[in-house]
Amino acid sequence: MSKTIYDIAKAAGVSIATVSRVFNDAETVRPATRKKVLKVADKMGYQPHVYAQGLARKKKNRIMMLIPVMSNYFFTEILRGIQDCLASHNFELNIVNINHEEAPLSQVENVLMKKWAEGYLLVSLHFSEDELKLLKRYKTPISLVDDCSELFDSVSFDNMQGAYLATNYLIKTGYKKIVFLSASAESIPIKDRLEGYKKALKENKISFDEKLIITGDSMERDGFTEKSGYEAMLKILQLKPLPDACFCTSDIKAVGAQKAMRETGIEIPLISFDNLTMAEYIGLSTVHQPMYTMGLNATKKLINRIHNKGVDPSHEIHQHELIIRSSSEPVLIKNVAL
Amino acid sequence: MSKTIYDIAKAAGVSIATVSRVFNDAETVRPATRKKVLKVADKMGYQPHVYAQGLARKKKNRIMMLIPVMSNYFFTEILRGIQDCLASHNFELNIVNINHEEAPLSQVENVLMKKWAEGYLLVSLHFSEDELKLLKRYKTPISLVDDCSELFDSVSFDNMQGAYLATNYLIKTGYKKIVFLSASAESIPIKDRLEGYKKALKENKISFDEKLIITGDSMERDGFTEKSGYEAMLKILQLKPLPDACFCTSDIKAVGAQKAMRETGIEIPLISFDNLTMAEYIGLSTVHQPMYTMGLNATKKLINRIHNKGVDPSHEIHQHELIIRSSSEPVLIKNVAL
DNA sequence: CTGAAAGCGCTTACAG
DNA sequence: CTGAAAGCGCTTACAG
Repeated sequence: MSKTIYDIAKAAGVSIATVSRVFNDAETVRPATRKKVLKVADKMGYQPHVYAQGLARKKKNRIMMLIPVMSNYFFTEILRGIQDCLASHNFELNIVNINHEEAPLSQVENVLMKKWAEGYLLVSLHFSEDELKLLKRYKTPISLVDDCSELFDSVSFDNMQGAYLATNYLIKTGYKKIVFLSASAESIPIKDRLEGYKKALKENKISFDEKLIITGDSMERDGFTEKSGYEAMLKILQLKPLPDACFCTSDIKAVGAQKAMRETGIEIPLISFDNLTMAEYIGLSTVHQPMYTMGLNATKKLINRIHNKGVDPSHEIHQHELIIRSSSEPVLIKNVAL
Repeated sequence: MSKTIYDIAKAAGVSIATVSRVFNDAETVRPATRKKVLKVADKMGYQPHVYAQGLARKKKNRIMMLIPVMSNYFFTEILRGIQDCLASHNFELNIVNINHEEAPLSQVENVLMKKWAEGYLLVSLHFSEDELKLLKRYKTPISLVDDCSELFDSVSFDNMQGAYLATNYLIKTGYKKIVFLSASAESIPIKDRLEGYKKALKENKISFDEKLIITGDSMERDGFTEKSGYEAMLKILQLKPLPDACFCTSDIKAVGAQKAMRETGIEIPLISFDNLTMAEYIGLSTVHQPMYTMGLNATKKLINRIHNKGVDPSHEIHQHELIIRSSSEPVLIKNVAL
């Protein structure tokens, strides 16, 4: 059916080695020979078989991105960063989806085992050190994006710091009773953000109140959904006395939370987390995460490691930036504005 | 380094053919032999090399999804559908990103040429019939998602009908001067939706007015961005006389448009297109697109074709469903509600 | 600058 | 039920 290197070699009157050299433009092939081969190959519509290539040389010029659906909302930005980095190197990208609900670790192991790629980008996959140690056994280059460990190159956020910033801002604005609109308590980012929230309270001598940690009932995607935010805010607005303000653990949850406020007609100032593109348009005060840069830098690290396996893992932790828009304004002002 | 079938064969005291059979559990291997091989393989951490497998058998049990970044907002839903379908079949999925800005056709051709997969899902890639004919030459199973052609299996929406529904609803509600908040005029979905808009006008004996087609200046992602929607609505609200209502060509654009309305304090009823999850939470009246079902059904068709290449292409065109929420309510009522 | 040949790690008729 | 061997389509020392 489809042409092989033998067909081209025969048609061009050279050996298969020469055809191979033309396509890998590695060693020097005489310009005339090269031209002839290229012409024939083009006419016959020849394209090297990637599987055969991968088997014969022992590299595949391919990196793989493993990502849980959960982090979909970051996806584009991270992907843009990765692709911009890859564009200048000779690598192709494959994306594999990790189902967050069923044993993500073994799914990752399954991918690594198959040796599809020369390097792997693990995005928003939060494994314990013990689990990561298991992955280390595959002795393959891995870069962590949105997660951090001593064991691998990583580019992450300081979730704790981000939550601290937001909470502290609310306190400094004058609010005392600040509710923490949470997601799954098992989620690593949630744990870190809760830390930051507590730290801000402590620094400002406000005692921590367990009852101000509120979660929605929906736990799909670890609770990082509009629905879960909506449910949680409904609960919050029934609290007596009403909290002064809300730190909401994601923009997407804030979208749900805002619906709850609109429906009940009760509003409290809110700061959320992520700064999705849309946040600007719905006036969300939020903690910015530089997804694009993270994707870019993690890929750089990965490619470095592919070319130079020996070096120690390096880490990059981005500090968050607080972006204040209308959602955190005092309710009084909001009402006047309307 | 890593174990091959030879290592396992030697350690288990069998031939490589037997090991291969155990892993493909095709022909009957004696249970005792199988058990022995499996035990050894497990202990040695053996995993077949996918490239070698792909080369040796002539199939790869792999399908590939080609998608432009542009359609990011549909991504999760479509992907869910695809994965739910794939789960029951023995196929793996790869995702390849098509850069919408630079010669998408040749990017697709590059992928097809490499014969990475047994079938390809082309999502939201709108090629002309002539271009598709070029793809036909690769003689490989292809399913079109969110696009339609006689040449390939396809699952698409009736964009025309959707726009008609929305526009007609606005007219029946009593609005006459309805603005069409557009995106890139080159975009196929935009062309179809404009058709539907015109059809509704015509049926209701309202003359079409070129000046009511408004586009933002940002043309990134063909203008399907919050920013572009914001810019367009700003222009719309300066129109004299002010239009009665707006048909907005996407939810994400509507997010931007709503910001413009909030900022200027001028509001007009609006219906958009897509029904992203978030639409429910920001009260968007919109035309629902069943992304999940489309992903699922397109994948089914693709797998059918892989197993049975001869059959004629089949097509599925989903009708849209209009979902009415608050954004299309008369402004008077909205103001009262506040 | 170019060719012959071995090898990459598997699968699969063909025998037995 | 199992093995020997050819073949999948390429790359890459090794010669020349």
